[in-house]
Amino acid sequence: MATRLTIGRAAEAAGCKVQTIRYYEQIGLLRRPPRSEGNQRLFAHEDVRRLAFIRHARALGFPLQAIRDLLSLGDEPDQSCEAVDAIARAQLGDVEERIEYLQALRRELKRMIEQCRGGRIADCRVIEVLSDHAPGEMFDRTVLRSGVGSP
Amino acid sequence: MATRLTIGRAAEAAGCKVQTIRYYEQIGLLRRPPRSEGNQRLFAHEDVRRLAFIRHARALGFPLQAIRDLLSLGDEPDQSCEAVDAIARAQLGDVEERIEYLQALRRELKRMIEQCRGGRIADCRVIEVLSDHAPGEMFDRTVLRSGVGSP
DNA sequence: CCTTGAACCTACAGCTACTGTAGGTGTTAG
DNA sequence: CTAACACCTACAGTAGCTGTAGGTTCAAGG
Repeated sequence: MATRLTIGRAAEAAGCKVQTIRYYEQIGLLRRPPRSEGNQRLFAHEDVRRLAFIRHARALGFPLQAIRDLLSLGDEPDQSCEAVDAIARAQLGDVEERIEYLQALRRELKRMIEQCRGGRIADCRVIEVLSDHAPGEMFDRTVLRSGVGSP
Repeated sequence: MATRLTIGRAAEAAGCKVQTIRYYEQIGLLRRPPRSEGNQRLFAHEDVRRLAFIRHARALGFPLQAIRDLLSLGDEPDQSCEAVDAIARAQLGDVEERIEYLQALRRELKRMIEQCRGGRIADCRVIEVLSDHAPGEMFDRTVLRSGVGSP
């Protein structure tokens, strides 16, 4: 028993890169696993589950800080799950805000593109709009910070 | 004539931070403006227009490389605006992809949150879903790279 | 003329969440 | 035994800025 995986296997199991695991360890999101005699990390099943949790949460767009909070809440199974819900709702709110922001961008971009009927750059509406059109308040906010994904 | 603005005024006029202007200069997006005797940058109206162009394009989510391309295209007013259009359409495509991705996230998050009916963390669906649910292929792609906005 | 405070200067560190590289060591199959 | 591959550390780089430290310059008031 007590099958332990090297970092490559763990990465495969959790669907992430080897370096990502080392990174999570470095920032304290994963514990430092025991090492083999030759100094190689050996991950227990529990570590891999934690890693998978992190990856799933990341895939849903949760920032690492939120995941940190979720993980520590997960360690207190008898507490109310109110705080967990709050984090998830915050994430949902964030996603919805980004969607609205991007939809506004899409409208603007479409309008701009549709107005361009080809021809010379001097007459191009795209360039013109970018040169002259003051973007509305809408675009001044920092709604869309960053995304998610594993390149 | 030839009113020239200090960096603070230019930033105000273009709606960005002073450091942002210096950054754009550093990466070669803005020319290095002439300096006063006391070594302070003096921006011409033309520089401010270029800066505003950049800010508008950023507000629409164009990455700096695309803006670089747009700017150099803008310097050739007799060329066809096909390339300009292509950049704008690429940006639109990118925005649309992000929207779809975020809408998928939203569905997942909503589902997860709705299933949670309060109670103890041990029974929390949110934690459970994150622990056990393997995210579909959909979330493995790098669709949403980064956003836009001026914090 | 002198001072004060704001605005400017350079250079560099920091943010998110990784990813990639260099240069070296461990492990395993043939 | 050796080749190939996985692993190790440490650090640099990505995008697009933002913030800080430590020092000048400038304009206005006394």
